[in-house]
Amino acid sequence: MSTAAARDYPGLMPIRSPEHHDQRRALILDAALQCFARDGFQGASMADIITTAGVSAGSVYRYFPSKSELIVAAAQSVFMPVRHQFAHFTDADDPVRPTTALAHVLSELMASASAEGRQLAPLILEVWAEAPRDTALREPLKEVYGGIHNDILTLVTRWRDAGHIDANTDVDALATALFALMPGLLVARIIQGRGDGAAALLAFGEATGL
Amino acid sequence: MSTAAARDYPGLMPIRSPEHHDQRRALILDAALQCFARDGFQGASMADIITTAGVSAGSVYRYFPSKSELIVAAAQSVFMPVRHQFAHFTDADDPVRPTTALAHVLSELMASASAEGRQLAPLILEVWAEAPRDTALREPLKEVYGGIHNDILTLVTRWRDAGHIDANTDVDALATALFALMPGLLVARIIQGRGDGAAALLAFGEATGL
Amino acid sequence: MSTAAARDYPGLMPIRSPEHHDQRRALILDAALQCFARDGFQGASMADIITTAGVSAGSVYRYFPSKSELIVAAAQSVFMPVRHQFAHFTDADDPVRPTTALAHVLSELMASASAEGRQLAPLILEVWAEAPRDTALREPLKEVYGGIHNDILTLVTRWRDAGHIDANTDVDALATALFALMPGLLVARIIQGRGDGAAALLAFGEATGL
Amino acid sequence: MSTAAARDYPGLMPIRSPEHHDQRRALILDAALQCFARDGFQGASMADIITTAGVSAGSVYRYFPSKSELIVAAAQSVFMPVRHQFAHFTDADDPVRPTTALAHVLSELMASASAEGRQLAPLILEVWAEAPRDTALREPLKEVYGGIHNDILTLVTRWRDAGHIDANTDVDALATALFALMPGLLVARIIQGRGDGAAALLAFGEATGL
DNA sequence: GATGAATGAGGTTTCATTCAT
DNA sequence: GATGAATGAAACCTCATTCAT
Repeated sequence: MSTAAARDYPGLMPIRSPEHHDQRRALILDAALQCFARDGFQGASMADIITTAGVSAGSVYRYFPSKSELIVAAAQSVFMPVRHQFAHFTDADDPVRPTTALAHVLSELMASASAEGRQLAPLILEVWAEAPRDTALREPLKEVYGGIHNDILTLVTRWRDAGHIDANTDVDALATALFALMPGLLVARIIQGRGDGAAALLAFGEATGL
Repeated sequence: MSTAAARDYPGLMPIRSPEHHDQRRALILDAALQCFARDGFQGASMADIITTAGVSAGSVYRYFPSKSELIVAAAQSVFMPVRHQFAHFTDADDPVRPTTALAHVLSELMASASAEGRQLAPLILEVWAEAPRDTALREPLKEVYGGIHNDILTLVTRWRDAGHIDANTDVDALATALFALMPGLLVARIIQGRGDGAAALLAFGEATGL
Repeated sequence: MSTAAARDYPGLMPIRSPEHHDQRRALILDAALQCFARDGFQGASMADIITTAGVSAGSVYRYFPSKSELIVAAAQSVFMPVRHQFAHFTDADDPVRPTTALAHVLSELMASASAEGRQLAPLILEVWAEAPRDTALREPLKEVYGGIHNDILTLVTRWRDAGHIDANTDVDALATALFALMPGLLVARIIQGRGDGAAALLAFGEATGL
Repeated sequence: MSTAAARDYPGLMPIRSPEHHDQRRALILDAALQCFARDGFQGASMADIITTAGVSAGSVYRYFPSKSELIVAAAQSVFMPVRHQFAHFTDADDPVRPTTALAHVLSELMASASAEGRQLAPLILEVWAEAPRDTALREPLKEVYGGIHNDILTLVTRWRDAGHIDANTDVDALATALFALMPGLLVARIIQGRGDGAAALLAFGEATGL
């Protein structure tokens, strides 16, 4: 079989090159992301993914030894980028209004999840649902979320130190709550169709001084 | 067959009474809740549920015509009670500090999800993940969440009218953000093991005046 | 439950009387005939029959010890009457034109199979299909068909003795062929929708002198 | 697994060749024919067929997407060949005695149905019984039977035009009756064990001039 | 006699995975 | 490296039958 998806990767490069390997892996992972987002980790069958990728069953298993590992790879490609979105704000030295930072990150994430006609946002819900059952998902996810919490904590601490909020504030609890806004607004968007979480974040920042 | 689970419902009730019917349905639904919470909607097999309930396959299908409908019933029994938790606060006339109300509701939910040795909290993650694919889940969920949003909006409006926050505040955005805290804190607890969301809520209320 | 079907048999008579027993049995058998004709012996479920009859599962099993016996009873009620249709012609002493007799019988059968809005004709196809596998069906059916063959043989012999056909004719082969016309025309009617087998029979008699 | 049945098809053929595909399909269809003939379309389980064919469940579903389609394929392989048997006689220009043609066709069909130790004749009874419920069976069957009717009509018309029967004969009714003889004689053979339908046909031809 | 809740074996079909080509 | 035919365990669900009420 030779589908449109496969033809997008025309094999112009030697079949043994690392580039070819990476391209093929990306092709399969991309197909998996689409299928998982549409049907869930359990609901998507390997056959779906194989067909979507336009490759053979054997190929998929050459790049990913099992469905579980494909799930892990797909999940990581969803939640790993989130962390990098915060680097921009914590690397800078100027204190940034935390809600503004969160609003930017949220917008970026929403945009990239909907890029190229794909609807990957529901995938994060899949990841949350699967994580409690799957250590290979839970541990890296926990680590990433721990890192994000620290990033937000840094933002809040700087904001406090800059004098925008009371010096006695429990910054850790505040970071926890601010972090919680992001999954919460994602749920609101996906389940309720409540449009722009970023707008709510900004209004919220106005009202609370955060 | 007569398993331990079945013996917990000793059949003291005539087999034709409505009470017997309700008991049996509850027995099966309870088994389903446990299995779904542990293995996910797709991951739990009907055989698991049947064994856990200690009944026959035929019995399950007498009370629930398909796995889909069992999923819907299980999901509803998870998210329907949430709504009622807010009644206590919106029925009262005195203005209540919104974060306090949320903290109470969150505590209640966490407690009831962990009652009797069961760990049902992850089920809500399943519901979120499944809802985008399943209209029978999405529609009632959306309605319940819409109702909760209104409840929170009522709390926030009263709080504003009582003069605790600025009169020009965008209360709808505030309600959206406050609502978002609850799913977010649930995720933080389940994924990160971050203990008490209620504590963060209260600290957050202190810091923001909400 | 109390369906329309059940209400047609209002139980005005004592519940232990033989009439009550026969009525109840007939009610169930009638429901079975409809279900079998529509869905086949294997395709119709006992639940279908129970619902159609408007009685309980236990009742059906009081009157028919198993589905097999219900099938046998239904089959017999289909093919037993055929035999009696021939009595009219073989009892009479005058020679009858065989094709005329067959046409009359065929018309009667078609009419009774379609009486009261029921379409029972396909049931005979079920009986043929099931007979090779079910001795309880095959033996009585074989006997009835043997009897009919003899009836037709009698008709043909009288017709020959009356001088309408050649004296040296192989009457047994002729009887076999004439008998064959009836299942054949039934098949033509049910499968091809070819209307009136009786008309073809009469035209055929005209052409062949039979 | 490697059963006797599987070893009869020794896989000398590359596993990817069209011949291999056809062989495998034929192996499965052949097993299905045996099981359906023995137990009926509903009575034969997929497990029976799988075991008889000596393949895995998955293999059957690679070649036939469902039991229904396997039934259709089995049915067609039973009634499609009948049509071709008539070509020999209608292609020739010489008028043929219709009963002789029918006798030849009947003999051929009986012989091929009993070839290689298989008893497939009862399958046609299954097809008749199933056709009223299954459009995928009824429509092609109706078409084939319509074609056969036309073939017989051609034979009869030629026979009339050759002066062997009266010029005013209703040839369509005659064709209907002659066609009916074939299903009828098949029923007589299967149900009553009445041996050679061909002999009855020939004697019948002698007696009637057809 | 009548009821219908309960049973559990067995039905059809899917699916992750392997391995000869 | 790539392919896709084959596997068989396990999934969901049905159904004839029983028996306490």
